[in-house]
Amino acid sequence: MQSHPRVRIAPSPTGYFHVGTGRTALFNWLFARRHGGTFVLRIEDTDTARNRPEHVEGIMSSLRWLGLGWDEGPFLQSERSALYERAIDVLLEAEAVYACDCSPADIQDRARKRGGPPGYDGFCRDRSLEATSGRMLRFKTPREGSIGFTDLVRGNPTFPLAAIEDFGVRKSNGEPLFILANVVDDADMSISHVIRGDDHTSNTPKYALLWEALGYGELPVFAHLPLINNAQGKKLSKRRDKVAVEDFRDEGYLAEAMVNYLALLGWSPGDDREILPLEEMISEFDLGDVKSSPAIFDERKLASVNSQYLRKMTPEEMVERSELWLRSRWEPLAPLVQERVRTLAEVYSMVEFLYRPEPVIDQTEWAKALRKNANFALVLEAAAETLAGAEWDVDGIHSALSAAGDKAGVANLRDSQAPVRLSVTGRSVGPPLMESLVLLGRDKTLSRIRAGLARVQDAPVTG
RNA sequence: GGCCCCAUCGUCUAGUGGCCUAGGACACCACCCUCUCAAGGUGGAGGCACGGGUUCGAAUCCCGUUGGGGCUGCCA
Repeated sequence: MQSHPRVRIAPSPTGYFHVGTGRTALFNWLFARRHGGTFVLRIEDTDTARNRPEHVEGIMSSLRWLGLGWDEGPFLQSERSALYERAIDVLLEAEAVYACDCSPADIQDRARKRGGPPGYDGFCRDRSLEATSGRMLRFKTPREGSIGFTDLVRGNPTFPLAAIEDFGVRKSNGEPLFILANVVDDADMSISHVIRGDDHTSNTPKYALLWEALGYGELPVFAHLPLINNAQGKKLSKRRDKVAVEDFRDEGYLAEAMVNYLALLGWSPGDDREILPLEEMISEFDLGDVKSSPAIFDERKLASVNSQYLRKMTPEEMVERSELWLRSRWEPLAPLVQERVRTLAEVYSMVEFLYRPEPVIDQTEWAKALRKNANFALVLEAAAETLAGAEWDVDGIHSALSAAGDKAGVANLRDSQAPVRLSVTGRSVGPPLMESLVLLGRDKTLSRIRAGLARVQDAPVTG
């Protein structure tokens, strides 16, 4: 191993920071620290249709929260297109790639007709199409032979080339595809060890092919980390599972506990120690000790680790850390709250809904609102629907609520707000609703609205 | 379908041919401590997926089976 390895974390800005990405970042960071290496942050935002610049800030803040500082970057792939274009020229020149004008539908049709496996069949490989805009570029994968690479955790896998189709390297709109930008950047940034999730193992032969075609010389060393799965054994997904590290932060987990727990997923110091100070992790971390079988994310264990960190604090630290957290929860609402209170004691009732798992419903106000508003349930129903698809900011929620009011036949926004406010905060008064909901989050808002709905249906007020 | 990978208590793991009657942690159960609850202590239940080899000896090595996962996108 060279003396000063260079590693990178290369997330794509998708709107949240996946715990799996966090674990990958941690292992990269640990490896770099252990060996006096350099940890590079690179944002893989080549898909302009999908990525948003503001999400880059989210990635950085999660990384900072975890304490995983980077030495270089962030480098944005969206700002490095010249590099990829140059690489494309090299590939074109060497005739390692060719233009293709097949639509996804064409490819699918042909696959179905020949009854074979899905995927690209090399239709344009020998058509010598000109590489004009509007045509994607594919790599001419050798039809026979095999290709392998060094992998510190999985041994040295070898892949038969025949199973690898002619994969795309550039989109028809001229944007580079992930695999191309990934390889070019790793070479440009002199990455020596590619430490990433196991979901990339199958991409690595393509990586190696491109690397070679571009004449980059010796391949980096790889380390494909076992995936982190949910309780069903499937890869953690945003839809089904809680996967965003910012969610754990918001729920009161400590960064150091999170890091400690994540380190234990796929790695262990080789004995029975589980609560490990960062320094010990750094001095003992070894990619060779990383397991190759996937792990299941167990929040109960995380909570247990967290509680151990909590108990170890001095009372002063405990107060300090709790206050920081308590404060961060309602801070964004502060300007709105201060206009509505006469004493500090009143602050509590204004923000309490943010801290409770479920709101405490003010019975009197609830009954009153129900009596006054014949469309109470209709509003809730409509709101649950429109809010589910709303952009989660003040404007988005505002229009969703208006739309809900229209649907429920309620004339003005104020009347359609009451049922929602009562269901979500339990009270009829409080800080402005949109801002409150933004802070509470979509999931909790929706589940509280549904609970409110159930409440109306269970006990309708008669008079 | 094709290619690749994985397989120790429910979960995270220790184990790299004899130290294994398989160790620890979370969760679970019981008891102790105790003004409640935690914490702590003690004990308990619970695992090498299966079948063949190799070997004096296999959780550990090999093969097969089964099960699971990943990839197979003009996403990353």
